[in-house]
Amino acid sequence: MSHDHCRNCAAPDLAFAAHDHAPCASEALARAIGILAAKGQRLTPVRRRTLEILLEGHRALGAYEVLSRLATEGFGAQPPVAYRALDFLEEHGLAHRIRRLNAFTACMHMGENHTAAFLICCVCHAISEAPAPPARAALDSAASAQGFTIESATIEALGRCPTCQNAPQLVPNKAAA
Amino acid sequence: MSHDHCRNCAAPDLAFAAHDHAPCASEALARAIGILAAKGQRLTPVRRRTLEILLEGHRALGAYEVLSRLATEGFGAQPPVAYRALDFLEEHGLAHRIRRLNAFTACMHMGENHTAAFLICCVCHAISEAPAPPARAALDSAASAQGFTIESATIEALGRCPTCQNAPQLVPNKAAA
DNA sequence: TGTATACATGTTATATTATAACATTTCAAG
DNA sequence: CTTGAAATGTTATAATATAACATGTATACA
Ligand SMILES: [Zn+2]
Ligand SMILES: [Zn+2]
Ligand SMILES: [Zn+2]
Ligand SMILES: [Zn+2]
Repeated sequence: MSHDHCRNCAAPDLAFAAHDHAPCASEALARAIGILAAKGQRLTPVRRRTLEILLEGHRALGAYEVLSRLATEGFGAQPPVAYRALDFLEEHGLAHRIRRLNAFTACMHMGENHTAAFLICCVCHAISEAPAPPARAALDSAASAQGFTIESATIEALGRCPTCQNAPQLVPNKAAA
Repeated sequence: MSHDHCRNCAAPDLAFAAHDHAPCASEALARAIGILAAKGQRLTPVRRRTLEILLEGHRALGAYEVLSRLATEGFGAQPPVAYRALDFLEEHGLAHRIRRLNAFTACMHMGENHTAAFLICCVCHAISEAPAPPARAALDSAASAQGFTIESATIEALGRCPTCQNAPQLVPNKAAA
């Protein structure tokens, strides 16, 4: 199955472009279901709902933000409920942890087994998962020059997305669909 | 003044090679003094001692680890004492925050105004500050393809350093000089 | 179908990391 | 000196994350 059956995915990444995000989310959920089924892993109600919550927008959510959503929907209200679901999603490549934000975001390239590179807008807080292979290759090369073997890489950039280039300054947390 | 008057600095980075680390530390301290003087900033006793503590080895220390060292030496014993000193050092390019570890490490290229890339050994916890420009350039290129402007980048790799390539597995925290 | 087993969820409690707010001291200018 | 800015110290609390254990649920297979 091609990744491109969702027209929104034709562009390299349009997290920063206004678009109908529903297809992004529903396609990602379908892919997640397939990926987990193939691995014999279960997408239980908490896990599924957690993924849906992350898929609501091109942004990152803190574990406690996810937790409070889950809690109001009848799931457990204690931190491990959210952390376990988030850790599971990350472990299976369906979500990523954003270290700069102590937060989590849905993966936009599920099933592609990749190093992720994130562009995080410090004004509107939108997040884009950018093509990481070139940066990862450069990092691998720097590492092997020192005899170092990379097992996992964190690549995150903070800056301004196209629509916030001229924004005056930082703004409190706000969703970006 | 050349960065190479310390023979340890001739190699691109030898955090992972056994070496006499004293010159690394004393040269770095001297450079820090010069850099701050040039900016009219003060290297007060807490700040200086904090930097010296970070310079003791090629590794990262948590804020509370630094704090307990400071406290036993007669400085304040409350978190802001350590965080303020660490934030100051980072702000002036003398230290870096390692996001993967929630920890701090002395900068190995002070005064060079750089994006840093870190190689973090998950076995012995040694940290090397690798040449980041190629990876940073790749990231800049991915960003500009989306109209995104990078203000700061985090590049960190977890893996195995040369001497831990065949180590059986993870090991508790241990200093690496 | 039953039951054993692994997996998943829920809860309590606590650990770890980080900052807000304010009082006090120290420093450098004028 | 005086004075304002910077630095330090303290109390208190916020935000993030995990350990440990009790309970429930879904499979596998006898
Ligand atoms: Zn979208
Ligand atoms: Zn991804
Ligand atoms: Zn050294
Ligand atoms: Zn550096």
